[in-house]
Amino acid sequence: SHPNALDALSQQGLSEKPVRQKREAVGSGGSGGTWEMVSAPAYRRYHDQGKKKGQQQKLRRTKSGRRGDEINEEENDEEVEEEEGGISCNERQREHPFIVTEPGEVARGKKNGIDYLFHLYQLCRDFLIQVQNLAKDRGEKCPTKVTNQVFRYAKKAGATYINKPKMRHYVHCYALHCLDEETSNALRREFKERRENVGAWRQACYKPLVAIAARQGWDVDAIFNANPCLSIWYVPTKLRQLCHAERSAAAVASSSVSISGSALIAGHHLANF
Amino acid sequence: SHPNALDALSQQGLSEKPVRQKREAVGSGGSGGTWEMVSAPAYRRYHDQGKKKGQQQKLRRTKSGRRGDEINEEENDEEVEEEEGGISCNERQREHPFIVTEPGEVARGKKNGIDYLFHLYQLCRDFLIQVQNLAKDRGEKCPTKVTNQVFRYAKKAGATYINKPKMRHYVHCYALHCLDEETSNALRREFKERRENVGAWRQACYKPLVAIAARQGWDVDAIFNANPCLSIWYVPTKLRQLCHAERSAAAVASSSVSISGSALIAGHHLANF
DNA sequence: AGAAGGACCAGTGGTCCGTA
DNA sequence: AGAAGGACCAGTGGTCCGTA
Repeated sequence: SHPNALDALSQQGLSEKPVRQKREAVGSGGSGGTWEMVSAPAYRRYHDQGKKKGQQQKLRRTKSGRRGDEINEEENDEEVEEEEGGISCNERQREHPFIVTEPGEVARGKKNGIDYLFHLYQLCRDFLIQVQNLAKDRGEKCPTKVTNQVFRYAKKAGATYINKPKMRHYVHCYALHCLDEETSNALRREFKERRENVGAWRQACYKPLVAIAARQGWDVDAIFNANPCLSIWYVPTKLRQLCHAERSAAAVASSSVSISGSALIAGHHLANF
Repeated sequence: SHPNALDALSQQGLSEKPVRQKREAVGSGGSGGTWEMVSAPAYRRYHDQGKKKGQQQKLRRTKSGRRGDEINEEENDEEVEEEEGGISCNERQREHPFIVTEPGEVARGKKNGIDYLFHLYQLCRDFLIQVQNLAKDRGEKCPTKVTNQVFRYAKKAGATYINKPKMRHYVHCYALHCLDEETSNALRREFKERRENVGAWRQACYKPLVAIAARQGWDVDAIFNANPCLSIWYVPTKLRQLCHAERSAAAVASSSVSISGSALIAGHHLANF
């Protein structure tokens, strides 16, 4: 009941393998390092099985490639669009929507699970590291966070399923996973059982995070920075705001306690968040 | 021969006092904490001598004030433009140009000295700290560097003599001052004696910095970050490039040494920078 | 209805170049 | 000529909203 934590790389049309990832056994449930060769839908695969074809990294690139100094510069070798299976696809399909899965569970049907979501954050970290190494080699300034540059790099490297709005949208869910995996797992199980949608689960992830922040002096930035997987992500605005609001409420409450002697208000604030 | 290190706050038209600075005895030569009440040209002073007038911080503001949430929000009290001395001035005068002064020396005539220049970096640090405190209070994201926001804040606080192009222009000079004051002082004396202009002195500041970087593994970013006064400034592009170029040259040279056994090439590179 | 992501936008880092 | 700084510009962080 707890196999390798897998999900479909749901790119329907084509599913490139994330390339040149230094695997690390971080994150979701089971044994690390298996996402690349995952149950990819059999439609079509990027054909570098040979593993050494030229650069081992023949990558797809968006034709728009504006500022293409990132990957390798041979802008010419367009090895795109040979029919092979059925469904030809230049028209990029969207990723399958996420559903709330419990740890280790593979999403059925045209869905993606939460382990896969969290895996994407690991991929971004790997891409960031590559961008950092490039920058260091070239003596350029070196990003410490997942910036636009990193997203651009990821896209050029073929990871078209990574994009900024998505990653930013779920950062705090990943944060909970990094900071308190127990709680994160419990929440997933609970919301799966209740058959809640992803949006509801996502919303619910804020509360335990605020509680963690409360315990650690309300400094979300410090909390993020202290965790190597999290430190590369910007603290989401909404999480920051929630922590601020709750801290203020707590301050008011505790001062009214110390003035009036009544603990009721404080209790109210803490309970009703 | 080594009095308090002073310079004219050279705003000809009006010279506001930098306000609410937590003085710290950092930086240039003599006793800290004297810049505010400095030999300000007697033309006109901002009249809050009373020290407690309302907020103790009635500040001039550029009329353009676009996004005015920074200082205090009473956008209305325009206490500008009453004639008093002679030279009325809405037309902002430029700052007097810098000349190369030795440590502790006050610039004569319509000039500013290098101690004053370095003092401006301290002021920026103070403004940054204020902006940071504001951000923390409000639960907003907190800048770690002197950003546009800080320059805007400084301007609104009346420090019209602080501006981004100027501060960025001389960052590496300040860096040398912070990292090796001995060398910095010696360079100033040398260039003063040679009657070089500021531009020449500024150029000359790069070389000893690159030498410092060489000694410390070429990581300029780490060097900046390790110094509390420097860590708030972006590493100047040109300094980064010089370090990179020199590191590459050194690498080539040393490898050619280890291959050919000749130390001449290495000697050449190091000497000719 | 719920969700993925292209694309927009205000404000950034960086510095050029018209100005004094 | 040498220098100060207004103002511009490419690319950023942030996220909305037209799309599927």
